[in-house]
Amino acid sequence: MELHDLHYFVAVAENLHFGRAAEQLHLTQPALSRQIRALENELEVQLFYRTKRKVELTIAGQTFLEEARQILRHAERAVLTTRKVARGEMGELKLSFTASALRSVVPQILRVFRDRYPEVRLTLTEQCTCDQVEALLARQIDVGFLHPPVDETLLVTIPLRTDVCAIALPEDHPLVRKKLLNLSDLAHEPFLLHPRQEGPNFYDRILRLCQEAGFRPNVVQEVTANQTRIGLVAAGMGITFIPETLQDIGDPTVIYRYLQGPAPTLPLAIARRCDDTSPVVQHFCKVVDDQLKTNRNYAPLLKRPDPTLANCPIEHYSGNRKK
Amino acid sequence: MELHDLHYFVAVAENLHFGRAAEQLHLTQPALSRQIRALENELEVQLFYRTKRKVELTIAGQTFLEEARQILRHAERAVLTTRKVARGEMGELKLSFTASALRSVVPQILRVFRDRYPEVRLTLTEQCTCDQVEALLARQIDVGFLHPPVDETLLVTIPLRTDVCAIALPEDHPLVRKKLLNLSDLAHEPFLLHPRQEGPNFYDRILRLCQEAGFRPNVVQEVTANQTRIGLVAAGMGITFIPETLQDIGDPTVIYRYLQGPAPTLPLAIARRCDDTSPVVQHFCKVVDDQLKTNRNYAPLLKRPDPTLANCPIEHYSGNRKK
DNA sequence: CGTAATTAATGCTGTGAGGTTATTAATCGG
DNA sequence: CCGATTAATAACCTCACAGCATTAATTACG
Repeated sequence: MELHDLHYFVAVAENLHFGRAAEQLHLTQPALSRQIRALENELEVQLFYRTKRKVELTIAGQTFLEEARQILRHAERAVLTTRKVARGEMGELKLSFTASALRSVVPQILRVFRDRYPEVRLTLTEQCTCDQVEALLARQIDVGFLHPPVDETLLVTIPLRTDVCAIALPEDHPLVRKKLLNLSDLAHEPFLLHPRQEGPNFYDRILRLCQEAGFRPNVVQEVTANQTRIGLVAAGMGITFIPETLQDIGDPTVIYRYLQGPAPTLPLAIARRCDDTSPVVQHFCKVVDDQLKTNRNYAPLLKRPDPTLANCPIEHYSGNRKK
Repeated sequence: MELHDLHYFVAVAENLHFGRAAEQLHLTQPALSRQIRALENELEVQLFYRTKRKVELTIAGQTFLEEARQILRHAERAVLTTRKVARGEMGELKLSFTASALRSVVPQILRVFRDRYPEVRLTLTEQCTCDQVEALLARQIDVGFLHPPVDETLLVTIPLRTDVCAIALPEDHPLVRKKLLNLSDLAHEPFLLHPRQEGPNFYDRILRLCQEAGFRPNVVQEVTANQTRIGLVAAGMGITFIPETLQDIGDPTVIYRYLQGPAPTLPLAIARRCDDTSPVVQHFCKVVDDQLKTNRNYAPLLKRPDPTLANCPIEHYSGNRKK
């Protein structure tokens, strides 16, 4: 049994007339008669009652008609789907982003991508840089918004933008009176930092800058969430660095001051496997690139949660951390 | 694209090795290579990455593999289903029965049939004889349990059994003291009869018997449901005829007395279209025939509702009645 | 009732899709 | 660098299936 047999059968079943069906199929009537006969022999089932003048479907023929139509539809659909997948217009894209990426460029990019490729199913995960690298290598995700540099020959990164960080101070802190701070001003302050294991680049950058300013920072606590760190600053537990983009979240009593001279920066990039041939990933990178060209500074700060993102379930991935 | 192409593709995709796949398919490797290439050309999609040493599925290939498997499974299933339908082991059987048939032979027959042909979906309807004849002709049902004779050349009936009817009397009725009644005893009694339009055979039989006994019965009310008529008898509204099979339903204060001499009888038969070729209907008639031979008197009276029937939705058909 | 029209089945013939065998080319392991 | 492995290519072959001509049966109609 082949698909063309099903086509033939459906044509005869719909016309109940071998001649007209044959015409429809661009075929001669004897050929069609013989094919249908052969099909019946193969199935060991009589599909038609035929007299010399009339053709009728048997009960089994009616059932087979339904099935044949379904199979043919399924086959057509399969071809179209496969073509779309090959063109990257359909499929799946698993991506991760850091908390701060989610607050800056991610929503705008996702909006454009979903608009351009509505049949690509997106799976979104919030993950720190290190976990993203692991997940990329383990093929658990395809693209990551993370903070470079990433030292992995199997991955490539494309830089997007760089955020400068400011110092977050409680409103009653004496340093608030200065407009611009020197890093040495902070020598004796208690520091709240993002955990080193989640972002060693950023952490080490700060340590290096402090060392150059002649002191070793007193890290009283390591806290992941920016919002929580801001809260602790407001509570007077210490000071911290917050990227520009995130200053509008958190506590209104916290005051931000910039550093004179070199400051900790938080570069943002997308990363993917360099051997990844997925057309979906390529399209995604293209969208990112387009956005990069269109909007030099990238999406403006978002003053409130983006409604587009409301529909994207954000899974809080708890994979294995770097030891 | 044909089904054998899908078979070939699945074999290659599962082995990721043209040689082994070809062996599995009882085919030589060059033939397979060319077929897969042709399939890719037809789909306009690359399904495999191949080097001289290695074969890998592309993303599109992975999707197509899933689809191909589904289509092949669907095709196999379709063949099996069609064969079963042709053999009458699968399909649909729409049948109707009168209320009194439901209380006698129907449950036992259905139990045997469902046991023997579990994949035949049964549709059950309670309908009076006239409606069943209409429904049979209109192809709304395939088989009916009804009360013959049926005068329709397009239908055939097979008699099953004949119930004798007894007179139902309220317990305080003077005739209760007689063990056997003569029809003439009832000359001045108020009669409750089953509506003529729903069963003219039975109705006319009673009228004829009364006429022969020298009177014309005083029909005070026509009531369909046997149970309701028994209830009205208990309430002293009149007397009625009830088939033996149904005496155990209804009111315990109602007393039954048989007639001396000819009494109204209620013959039961199955009816079907005489041109009906459905193997399912043939099997059903065979089951009925077997039961008829096994059990001369047919299923014994059922003292309580049959649990088998609990699962069969009984639709109360309200088709057009005979005018 | 006989004849023409309709329509499915049958016999014969030819062709191309798809099979085979032999060979080549590229890659990998030792 | 050589032999083993494996996919692609070339050349040839054959059978499934198409077409054409014809037959057989049924229906419609004068």
